[in-house]
Amino acid sequence: MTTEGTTVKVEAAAGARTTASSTIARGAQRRAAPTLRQVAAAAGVSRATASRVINGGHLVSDHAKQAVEAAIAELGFTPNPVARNLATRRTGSVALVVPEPNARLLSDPFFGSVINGLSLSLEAADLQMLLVIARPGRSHDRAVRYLTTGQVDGAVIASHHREDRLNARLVESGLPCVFVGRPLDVEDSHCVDMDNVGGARLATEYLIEHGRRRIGTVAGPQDMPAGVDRLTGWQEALSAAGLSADAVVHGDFTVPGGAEATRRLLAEHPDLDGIFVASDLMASATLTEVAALGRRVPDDVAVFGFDDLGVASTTTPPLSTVIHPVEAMAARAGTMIVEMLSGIEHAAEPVVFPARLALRASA
Amino acid sequence: MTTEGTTVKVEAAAGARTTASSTIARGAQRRAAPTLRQVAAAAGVSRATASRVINGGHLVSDHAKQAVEAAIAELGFTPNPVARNLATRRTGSVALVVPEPNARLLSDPFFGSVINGLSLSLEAADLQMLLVIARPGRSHDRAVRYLTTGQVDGAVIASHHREDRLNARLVESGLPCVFVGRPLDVEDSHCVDMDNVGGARLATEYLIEHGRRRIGTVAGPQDMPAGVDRLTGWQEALSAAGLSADAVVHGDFTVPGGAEATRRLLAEHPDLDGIFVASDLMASATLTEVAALGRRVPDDVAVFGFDDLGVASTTTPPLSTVIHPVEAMAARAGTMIVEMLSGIEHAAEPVVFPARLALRASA
DNA sequence: TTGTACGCGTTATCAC
DNA sequence: GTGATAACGCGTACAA
Repeated sequence: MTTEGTTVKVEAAAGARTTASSTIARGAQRRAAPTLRQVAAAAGVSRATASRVINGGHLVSDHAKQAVEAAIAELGFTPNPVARNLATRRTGSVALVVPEPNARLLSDPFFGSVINGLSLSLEAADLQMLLVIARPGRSHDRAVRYLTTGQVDGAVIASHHREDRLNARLVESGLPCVFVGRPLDVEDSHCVDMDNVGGARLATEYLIEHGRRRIGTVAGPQDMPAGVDRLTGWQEALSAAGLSADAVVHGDFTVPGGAEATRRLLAEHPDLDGIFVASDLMASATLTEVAALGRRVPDDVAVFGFDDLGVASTTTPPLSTVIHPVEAMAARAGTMIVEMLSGIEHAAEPVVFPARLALRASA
Repeated sequence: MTTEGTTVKVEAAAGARTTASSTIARGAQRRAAPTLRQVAAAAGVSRATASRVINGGHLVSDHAKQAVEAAIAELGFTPNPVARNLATRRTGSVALVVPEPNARLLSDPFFGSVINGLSLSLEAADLQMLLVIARPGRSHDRAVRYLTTGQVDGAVIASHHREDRLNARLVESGLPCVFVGRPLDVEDSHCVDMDNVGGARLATEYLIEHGRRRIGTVAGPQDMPAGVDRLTGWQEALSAAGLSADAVVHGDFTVPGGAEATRRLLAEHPDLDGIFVASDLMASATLTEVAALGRRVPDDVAVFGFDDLGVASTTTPPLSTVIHPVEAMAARAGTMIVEMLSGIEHAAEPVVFPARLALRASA
């Protein structure tokens, strides 16, 4: 064990510092930003006082306050967030983590809504939103390192499947985390979700009430909670009505996947008069496939979608669908993380948004 | 002017530090991460030596090196990036700035490709990509502050229109910036673009060579360089062929906008036998509108799009289009910023990718 | 109300 | 090779 010894440190006034050798030739000439020390010197006060003025201005005389503010304006001073972060351990930024092979980012309206909703509540709290994409592999590890080493105050995770323990690793690190959509691999997580089971049940019940008797489903991937829950709701409604729930195929929540799944479903069960599709993206493909078989929607086959994030209203015919209030959910996730950062204790139990239907022409 | 005086500072060894009062009750209990000092103490060396081991391990004896590495492993030490950032003025992260009303993020494949391309080259340089969305307003200012205060090493900006001086402000701050697509409001910027004029000319020439004589265009917004250039190319080709270039309408690069623009175009110029559309998103709407009028593509009207970012191959009929090599461009922008960060001097002149056609069934 | 002194965790520059 | 120590720029007990 080594004791490093004793050092004598002299704090010099700003003007006295010899910064002669600071001709660093690295890229663009960014002239050194003014520091708090320079502000203090210019205002004729100590750094502590200058600092107080910046952080609220309490406990400071009007005289000193004005002197400091003048100096700040004159020098064009901006606090260095990195130094401030080191001292306070807060960054003023929150990450939106999207653990997806990023091809999906472009095609799925889900993420757009998450971004919209989250920025809403983060902006209100004056927090910077940082979108971090974590694909499996190196990108994944670097993202975890970035997120768990104090570069952000918290994270909102728009995850769906178990991503080689990304979710768990983030939570275990102690980083304040909120999930949009219930994660599969984290136990007591703070999350905001919608009632997927209830939504699917509602949609299926609607089909039943309107005379459909042979109702199939294009379900989602069963490694995603939404996929599981929406299938469950469909089954519950059918069994409650004493109808058979044997017409099931699985898609992957994409348009081509939905098309392929729908073809399988209709080939195996040509007698269907109603289809509940677990996402609008897939349902839009279902509409196309049904039409390609010369059958009419909704007259011959009623189609019910899920999500209502934009596509549903642009299909022909427009899709009846279950509303997935993603933007509101993300906004709630935002306020939730803001509260957590404010030290408000939060029970780690899901916030669940109720399901509602948007009725259009397809069912 | 105040001299702050003289302070005497004693550096104690790691073990001797009294951290008794560090029971901060803020949110989740994140146990303090081990510091370099603890590693050094555990390894029986100075911080300087421990630091050397971490940063390359040069100029260190094997003995010391192994001791430090053992200590690191045992304590689970991870360097604090914030402290490192403060000392080195480098963060290891690069921002992808998207100055858009974020509704577009979800519908435009352009951004997905930018993300893909950029992460490619940033990952290769082990840099963390941070997506920053800067909408006009408060979000805008906060983003500028975030980007210009040392929280990122550089920025790649996927901008299109003049965004109340966002581009200029970033460049003026001295932050290394690379633009994907030539910016309108910055003079000598580092940017990577494609030959939009040439692409539009190529497409129009193709239509002419294949017998079209009345060729209109659905142009893009004229406050965007791509919109301007693609219109120019169309005009150039027509005037070179001695054909009239009077059938022009303007869309906004979205599907509904393209539909509306196409309707106007066809209403004003019912005699068109060819249409050059400045983006595939709009062109897909053009296909629909032409079909709605009972005219056949390409027999009655040939349609040529621009971008080839996914939609073109899924329309009916598939679109002939100009290839916009966005992913390659973004990758190049990435290597460019990496080089700038490495201190390699870069002439601030545009890198321009040549235009190529993707021929399908619509023309 | 103000200033002093110390701490945040690293890197970098020196002497040895 | 190695260790002491001065930055990096700021927040904040504590004492006055």
